[in-house]
Amino acid sequence: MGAVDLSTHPGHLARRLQQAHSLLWGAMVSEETTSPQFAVLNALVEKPDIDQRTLSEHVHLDRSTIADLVARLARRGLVERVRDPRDGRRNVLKLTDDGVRVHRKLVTRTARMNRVFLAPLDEGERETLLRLIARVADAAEELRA
Amino acid sequence: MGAVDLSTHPGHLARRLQQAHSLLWGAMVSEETTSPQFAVLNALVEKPDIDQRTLSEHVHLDRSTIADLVARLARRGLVERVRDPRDGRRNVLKLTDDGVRVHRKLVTRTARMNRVFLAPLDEGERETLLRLIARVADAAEELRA
DNA sequence: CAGAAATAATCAGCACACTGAGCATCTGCC
DNA sequence: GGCAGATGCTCAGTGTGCTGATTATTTCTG
Repeated sequence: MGAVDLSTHPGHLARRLQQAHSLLWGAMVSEETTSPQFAVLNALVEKPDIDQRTLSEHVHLDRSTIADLVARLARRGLVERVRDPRDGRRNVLKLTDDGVRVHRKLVTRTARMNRVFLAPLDEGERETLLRLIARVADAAEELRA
Repeated sequence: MGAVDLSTHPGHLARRLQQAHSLLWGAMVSEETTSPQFAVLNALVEKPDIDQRTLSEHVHLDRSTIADLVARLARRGLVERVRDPRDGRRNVLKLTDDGVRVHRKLVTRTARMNRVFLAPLDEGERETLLRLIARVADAAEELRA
């Protein structure tokens, strides 16, 4: 039984894709704010005053991971985390003015970065890639539930 | 400036894809041996007696990451790490019998898992997805060099 | 109203993945 | 032979991401 060709393994390719992306992100978007952090800021622009659990569903991240991540954003003053007076279990989250500013700046840069990242593909291929990944990811996340 | 639709962001999708994959991996392939670890075992089946740097190029992982990862595999007795007597800087890597056994077992299971993972796509779409990811990842890794 | 169940967050522990710094070793040039 | 640069590895530090256990709070039920 010999070795296998990893270039036909979606998991290995997904890891490489993610890795390559985060490297380019560091170079073209921000060294301080990571891509998952941007996802959180973006979710809070869309839906302010949600708790960490709701947030975690929105960005498809674990509750523990969200806690760490939000703590880092709060330390940097981009997010405000307040205990809900009506329900003492929940942390209500909100962007600060700084958080809004950072998000705004990164929106432009991520758009630029995505163009570079997907430059090897033509318009049709880009759409196909995004659609296929989403289908597989959606289905696998379903499996979990 | 409002929020952005993350489902059109390849980085976010890549992370979700990778996440979904590693979850399914834990359920269907192995809880002890992770997907990157399997990639390392597989590379050593193909090319024994290489050093960590060469290995890191093969599986597209950082030198530091490889060091950690190989240390874990060595601790579990799957890999042997010997200082090269001809070049005292290099660690020469080799699978143990246990390592070969584990690799063999996982080859079958990963094949099964990949079928489940890609089940939402038809045969043509599967090929397209893998090919497109590889093109983007290759190009981005080029950019780095 | 009291106890049980459900829910939200936190914490410890592990793996992956990077950067940047440092150390040992080897190679090439003088 | 000796020094400079290149090379391979390790280490410290940080961030992402998970599981499983614990804690606090709320809600449901008898």
